[in-house]
Amino acid sequence: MDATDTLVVEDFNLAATLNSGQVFHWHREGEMFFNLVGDQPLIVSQPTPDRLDVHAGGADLARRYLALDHDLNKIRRTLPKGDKPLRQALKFAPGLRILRQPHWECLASFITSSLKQVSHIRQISLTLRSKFGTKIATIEGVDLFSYPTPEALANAGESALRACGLGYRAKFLQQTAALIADGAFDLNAVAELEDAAALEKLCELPGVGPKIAQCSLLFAWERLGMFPIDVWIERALRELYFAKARRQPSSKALRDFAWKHFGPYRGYAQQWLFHHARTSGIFSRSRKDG
DNA sequence: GGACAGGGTACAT
DNA sequence: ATGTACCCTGTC
Repeated sequence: MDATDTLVVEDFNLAATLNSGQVFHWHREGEMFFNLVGDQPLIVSQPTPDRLDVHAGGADLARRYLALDHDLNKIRRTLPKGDKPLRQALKFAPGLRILRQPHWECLASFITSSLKQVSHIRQISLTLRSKFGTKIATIEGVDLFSYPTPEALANAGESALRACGLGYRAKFLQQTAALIADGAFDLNAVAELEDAAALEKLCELPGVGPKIAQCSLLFAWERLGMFPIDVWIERALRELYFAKARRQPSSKALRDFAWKHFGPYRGYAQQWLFHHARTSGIFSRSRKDG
């Protein structure tokens, strides 16, 4: 194992970041979080709020993947003043960052995510890795497999993917994998496009609509202005910002609101609100007066 | 035990 | 622009 690197960190919460539903394959053993970034093993722990220990994988990889270079002070200054719900969400997990994930594994994971719970997405992700990925390392007794390449998933075929519990998503994943494996769709070209064009481009893929395209752009392509709206965020926005509205805004009106209200780093606002809504139980309490 | 819903998308009106 | 089918799993 490599020598441990110790990084001084500020505004960073490792557990919240890895458990915030942007990534699904991390293992935890005590204080240690471990798995692969692409095909690189990474083992990290955060013994105190201001310290990150990188036990394997190296400081550079950790800094890049965990987006430790994002200037959260600057980002917070762009957020709307006097937005109480957002302020509360920030207080709940101020160090929740948006990762820089490898493009393909992020996109593919979100293709398998539609109408599923986070725990199930994780289960599918780990199964796909162990069946169609490459074994890279064993850490704490856990075998770590890289995310299967587009070629591997394209060749696996729809029925083999169904056997992993993907249901109707199997066809989407297989088809998208095939388009990329064939070279009919150039995933690398997406990085060169402006946000709107990149979004449109990703939506050409089977099983990829605006929600999944925006998740991928936000969590893998570092497009921090994306604002994916799922059932949780939609519910959260309605309850937090329009509870007293005489008439509930349409979904489109809600999108427009979010786009204008939260500003250029709305992706961060989305992630903080999502994490808060999902984890804090604010929506599991009585909703009698709905 | 069935019904229900879970980080949507594709396709038909 | 709105409605519905799609597959599977855990939960009540």
